[in-house]
Amino acid sequence: MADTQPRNTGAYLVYSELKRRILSLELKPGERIYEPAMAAALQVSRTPLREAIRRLISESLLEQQATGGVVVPPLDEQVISELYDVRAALESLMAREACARATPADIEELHGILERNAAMVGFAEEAMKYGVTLHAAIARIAGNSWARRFHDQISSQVERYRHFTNNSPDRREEALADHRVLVEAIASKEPDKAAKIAFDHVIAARDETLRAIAGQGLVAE
Amino acid sequence: MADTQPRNTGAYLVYSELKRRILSLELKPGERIYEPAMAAALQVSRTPLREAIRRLISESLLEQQATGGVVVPPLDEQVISELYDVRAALESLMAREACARATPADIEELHGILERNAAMVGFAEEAMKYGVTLHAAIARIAGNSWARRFHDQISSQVERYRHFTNNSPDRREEALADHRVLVEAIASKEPDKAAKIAFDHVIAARDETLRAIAGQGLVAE
DNA sequence: AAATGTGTACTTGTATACATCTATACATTG
DNA sequence: CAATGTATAGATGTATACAAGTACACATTT
Repeated sequence: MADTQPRNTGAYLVYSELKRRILSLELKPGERIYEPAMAAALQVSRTPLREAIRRLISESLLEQQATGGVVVPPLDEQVISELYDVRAALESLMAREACARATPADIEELHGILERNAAMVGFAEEAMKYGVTLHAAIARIAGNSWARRFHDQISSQVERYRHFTNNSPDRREEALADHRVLVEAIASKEPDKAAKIAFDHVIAARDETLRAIAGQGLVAE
Repeated sequence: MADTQPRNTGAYLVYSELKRRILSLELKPGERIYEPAMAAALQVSRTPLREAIRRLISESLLEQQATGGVVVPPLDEQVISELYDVRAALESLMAREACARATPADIEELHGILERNAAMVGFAEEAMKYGVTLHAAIARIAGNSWARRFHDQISSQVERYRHFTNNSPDRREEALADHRVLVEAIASKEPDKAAKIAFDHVIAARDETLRAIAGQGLVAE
């Protein structure tokens, strides 16, 4: 995620594979990683495996214990709330900056995504996909690489919690409405308004997610 | 920076030393790092050195080239502007959250820091130190570990540019005034106001820094 | 029986050896 | 002479061997 140009090295493949397993919860929260066993399972030596592990640690997708072991970080309601708050701040900033930089072509693109988003509001997976696409487009337009980078890290973290959330049709309609007014604010170059809409939009998503999790409970550690 | 508990390993020492050299510009922007030479200079093998390098890469304190080499990232006016913008978003969020969580004792602490800040407004180094202390206290009170973490990373990045900035007495007075109203907003639990003050405060610092750099120019790459 | 010591199995951390890849200089060719 | 091919020195990437540290079980002692 930090590399702009992912190189074709073994360590990178191991990193990708481990990341995939962590985000899919195939590697369970709380589970410990033993280097010799994992290296054997992935058919590489400990050297590239360690490199991948260290990188995942610095992205907080793995956790180094004080004693020396490495574990998959447990899930935590407090943390998911923090993640959404930071995401709100970042998307708010990007919406603000998109106002200053959006070209007519950019705004046309946003409207296009919005239409497809609207068409797919009946389908959970597709609607979600276009929501992500919209945010990605705004991030690109905003052109702040550090904001994007942090946003990507947050998204990875949140991914682990997505398995516990069920976005309702009502919520999707709400989100679509938010997206409409957000794009409108960007199109009419109202940075303060765009920033506030983006912020509140993410906070709403946070509260929805917290409700869903509170109902279900997180996995035992 | 990602490790909560820095362990006493050789790789960590190398990481710290390299980070210090990068932030102090002892390692010059654009300079390439050769593993064998650096390992010999630091009297360790390439293994812990590589671990340190990889970690610095994922913090963007080093840069992996597509071809395979590693260099100290060049300084860039565009980037410093982005960094301040993200910092503004994060400090704004933390100010907002501090409103919700600050206890009377916390507010007393903030006032104490403010007083010492005021007393030192005549001295560049000391005033800066209390400014940092104030922000750190707010970050602690806000209690959002991800916001803090990203904020720390941003601060490290900005550190490399600080060598080119000269904060004037006027600017210090302005900053102190901003800090006063910020603490006041937190004390009276006005999240929107606190968030806006923090945001604008950092944006002002950004513009001041950009002016200073524009006057001086960044090092050649 | 509880607490403490101790040994052993096993894990992590580091060094070194080896393989692969990159860049530069030089030769060759059009 | 420009452009391309090639050889070679040196870098990065990976595997393996070794050292140091940790945890768990079991024995010993009070």
